Amino acid sequence: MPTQTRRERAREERRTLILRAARDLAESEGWDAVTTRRLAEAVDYSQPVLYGHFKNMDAIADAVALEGIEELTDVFRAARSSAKDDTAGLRALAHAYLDYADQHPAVYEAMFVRRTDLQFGRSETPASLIDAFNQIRSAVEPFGTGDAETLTEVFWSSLHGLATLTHGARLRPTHREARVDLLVARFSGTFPPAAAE
Amino acid sequence: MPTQTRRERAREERRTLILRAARDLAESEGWDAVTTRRLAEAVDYSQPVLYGHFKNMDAIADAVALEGIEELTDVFRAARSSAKDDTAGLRALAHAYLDYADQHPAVYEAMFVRRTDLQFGRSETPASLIDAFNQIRSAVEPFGTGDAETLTEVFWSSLHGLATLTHGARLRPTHREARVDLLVARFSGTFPPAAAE
DNA sequence: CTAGATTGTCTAGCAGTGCTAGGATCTGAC
DNA sequence: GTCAGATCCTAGCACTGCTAGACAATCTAG
Repeated sequence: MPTQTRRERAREERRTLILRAARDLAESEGWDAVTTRRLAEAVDYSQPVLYGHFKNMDAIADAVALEGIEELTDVFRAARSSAKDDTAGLRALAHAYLDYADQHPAVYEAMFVRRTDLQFGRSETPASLIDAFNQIRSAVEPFGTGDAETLTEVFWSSLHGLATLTHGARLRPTHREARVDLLVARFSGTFPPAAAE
Repeated sequence: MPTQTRRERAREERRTLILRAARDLAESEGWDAVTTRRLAEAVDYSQPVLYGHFKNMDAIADAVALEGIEELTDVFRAARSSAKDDTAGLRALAHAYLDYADQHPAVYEAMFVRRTDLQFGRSETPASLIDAFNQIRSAVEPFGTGDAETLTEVFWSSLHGLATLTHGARLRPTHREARVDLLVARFSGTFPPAAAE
C-alpha cells in the first residue's frame, strides 16, 4: 500500500488548508491579524504544526503571494483575450490589474507591498511571476519605441502606484475610471489628442 | 518668571528628541526596530514618557511623516526653481521625488506606505501635504488637457510606484534614469517622437 | 501479536511587543 | 519648612513569533 503517498497527500492537504486560512484571515482582518495562534486555531492544530510546513510566518505570506501571482496571470489572459485591439488590450489589462488589487487587497499586499523573499528579475524568479510580467509587456510593447523592458517596468509601476495609493485612501475615492483612462491614453499614444476641449 | 514657558520649551525639545531618535532608528534599521523600549532607551527615558507626547507608536510615525512632507515641498521647490522650461521642471520634480524616496526610505514609508491616520484629500489635510500635492500639480498641469486633479493623481501614482517597487527590489537596479526619461516623455507629450530609431 | 523505531503532535515556555496602573520622587508656591 | 502638583519610573498585563522536550500514534520487523 502506498502509505507514503497517502501521508504526503494528507500533508499537502493540510498545507493548502493553512494557506486558505491565512488568506481568509488576511483578507477579512488584515495581515496583522494573521498570528500563529489564530492561524493554528483556524486549522485546528497547534502552532508548531505551522512550522512543519513553513519556515516562518513570512513564508506563509510568500506562499499566498505566489498563489496570487498565478491568479493574476489568468486574470490578465482573460482580460486581454477579449480585447479587439492593442489599445483596448492595454485598457483591459489595466482594469484587470486594479480590480484584482481592489478585490484581494491582502493578497496584493503580500505580492507587491510586503517585504518578501521572492526573487524579482533574477534567475530564481518563479515562472508565474515572469509570466505575469510578460503579460504586461505584451500589452504595452506595441506602444513602445525603445526598451520594452523599461517601458513595462514604468507602466507596471504606474498601475502599482494607483493600486496602493487607492487602497491607502490617499487618492480620491472617485475618478477611478478617469485615472485609468488618462494613464492608458498617455501610454497608448492617443495623447495628445488633436484638439481637446 | 516664565516657568511655564521654560517647561513647555523643555517639553518641546524632548518631543523633537523622540522624533529624531525614531527617525534615525527607522532609517538605520527599519520601522520594525522602532519599539517603545529601544526608543525610550535612545532618548534615555522610560517608555511611559513617550505616551506623554504621542498617543501611540503610530502617532510617532505619523509625526515623522509630517516632517518628511514638509521637507519634500522644499525639495520640490528647489528642483523646479532651477528648471528652464516646463519639461525640465517635470523631470526635475520626478528626480527630486525619487531621490528623496531613495535617500530617506523610512520617512517615505511613513508618508506614503504605512497605514496612517493622516488625512489625504479632505478638509483636515495638513497644509504641507496640500502644498506638496500642488507642487506636483503645477509641474504636470502644463501638459494636461482635462482634469488637472486627475492628472496629478496619476503622475504622482507613477512616481510612487517607481519609488516603492525600486525600494522593494522589484525593479532592475539599473535603468533608473531610463525609467524617469520614459515617464516624463509620456506625460510631457514629447511622445511619440516623429521617428525614433 | 509484540517490541522497537519513527513519525507526528502538543504543552509549556522564552524573549520580545505595545501599552498602562500605581507608586515614588522631585519641583515650585506659599 | 510644608505641601500640592507635576513628572517620572517600576512593574505588570495580554499579546507576539518561535522552539525544546514530553507524549502519543503509527509503521516496521521479528
